[in-house]
Amino acid sequence: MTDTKNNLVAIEHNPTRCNECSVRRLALFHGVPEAQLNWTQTYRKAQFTVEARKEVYRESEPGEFMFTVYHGWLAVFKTLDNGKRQILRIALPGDMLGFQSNLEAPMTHSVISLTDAVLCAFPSNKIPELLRNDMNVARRLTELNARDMNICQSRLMTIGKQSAIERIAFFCCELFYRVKSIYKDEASDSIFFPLSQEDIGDATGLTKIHVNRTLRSMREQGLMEIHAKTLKVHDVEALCELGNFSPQSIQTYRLY
Amino acid sequence: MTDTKNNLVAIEHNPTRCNECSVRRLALFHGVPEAQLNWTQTYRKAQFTVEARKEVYRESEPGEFMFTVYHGWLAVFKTLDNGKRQILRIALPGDMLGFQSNLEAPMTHSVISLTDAVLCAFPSNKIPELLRNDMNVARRLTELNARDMNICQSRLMTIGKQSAIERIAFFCCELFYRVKSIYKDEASDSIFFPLSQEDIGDATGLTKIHVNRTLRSMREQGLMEIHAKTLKVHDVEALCELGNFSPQSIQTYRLY
DNA sequence: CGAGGGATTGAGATTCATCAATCTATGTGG
DNA sequence: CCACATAGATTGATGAATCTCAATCCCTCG
Repeated sequence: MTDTKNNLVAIEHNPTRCNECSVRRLALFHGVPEAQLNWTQTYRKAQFTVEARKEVYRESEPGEFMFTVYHGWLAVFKTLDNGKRQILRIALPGDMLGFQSNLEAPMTHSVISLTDAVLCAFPSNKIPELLRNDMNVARRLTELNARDMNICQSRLMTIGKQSAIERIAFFCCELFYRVKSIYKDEASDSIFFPLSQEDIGDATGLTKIHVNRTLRSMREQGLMEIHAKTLKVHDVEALCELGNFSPQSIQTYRLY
Repeated sequence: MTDTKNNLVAIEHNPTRCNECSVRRLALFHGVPEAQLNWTQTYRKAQFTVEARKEVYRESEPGEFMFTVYHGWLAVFKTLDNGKRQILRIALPGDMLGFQSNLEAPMTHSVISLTDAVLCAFPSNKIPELLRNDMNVARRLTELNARDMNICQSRLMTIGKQSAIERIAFFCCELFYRVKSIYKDEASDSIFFPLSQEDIGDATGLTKIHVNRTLRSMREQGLMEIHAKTLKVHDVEALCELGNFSPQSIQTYRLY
């Protein structure tokens, strides 16, 4: 099975079962009792692979699926008429894609993969039924959305009121802590970081040229550096301080 | 009953009953069957009045209440260490205040009233119980959040990638359509608009001086004008086009 | 009628965008 | 294994958008 644009390729042989999913604690089925998982899994139509830098879906297309990220990095963005792109968030393992206020309306945003990725796909038209029939999933969806809302509001703050270096500090802190929390790797000062300078600009509301100059300045100040798809943070405290970032803002919490 | 800062004053005499609430179709109890309303209303601790330009609650304080706006305009914002303020959203009748990812953590944002306002208050520590016990309320909360997320993402786009005039156009379109949808007043080209130019700047990531100049330009172009707390839109289509605003983005939709 | 907060305007500084060119790393085909 | 192609990174020069500082004006309200 393949989607129309041939970017999503279904894994036919042994897709990951929900009850042995390594990112379940982060994802939509966190909180679903083990005994229920076989049932909730029936809502998953397929597990797809997608290569790096491919479109997953596009703004204003009808929304066929809601996805959970099983593996990889993706960028969620909107495009203006003049071609400018604003990255709304970076999706990492456990994150949802394709959920929106009106599930029947065209998508309000686009998604591309930043790395090779694996996505679990749930048909959008089955989501209401799933949420009605499993309160744990409905609650978890609300929890994930509340977390994303928190991040989105912080990003509004950073883009609205902070300087270039502060915005980049905030953005890199967010990803640094999110990646560390996913991979439970508290020790290292480096993370894999597949974004180009242009991507960083699209996320922070800056041009790639200005991102380049700002990154150089941050490197020279001994704050952090990005090289060979690796983000190395030399002074985490200073970076958080500069970007006005607080690590607890990226957590999800039990709501009810 | 009065809160510690004396800004919120409880209405002792005949507070509005949920079953006769004129904004219920917009608010948290939309979708709750009539027969249930007396029960859900028990979660409302009080109905408060607050004068214009008073603080309702402040970032980093413990969150005592979640509120529903019954009447009035309020501004939800974050403050940076340097004193800069970013307005995250304007709350209008039917909107929620004080819901966040971690209900037990300190508030992640502040709220002030822009006009005299009336708020229905639900103790934060009772929210989990309310959501567990009434699926309609839990669903509605998710719907309202999904709508707010949609708006927040659009605002991220506008602040990240649009010019001053485009941002102001977007912001005013959003409020223009939201107010019209609340008051079901499709005909008039004017709405009540209590924000100062500084408020508009804090919402759009601009200084009040630049807002002033941009508003003058918009007035001269015959797009819109703000005067005496009134926003008059002369060319709605052009304004939406300029701001990249689509009216359906402010709607809530039944999720499940 | 006076006080005070917002609105308005001007002048100059700063940040960031734009345009243009070069450099570097990586992968590809011969 | 090398020449080449390509995408991203880097740097420079210039200009535009927006900010900052400062002064004045104009409502509104007591």
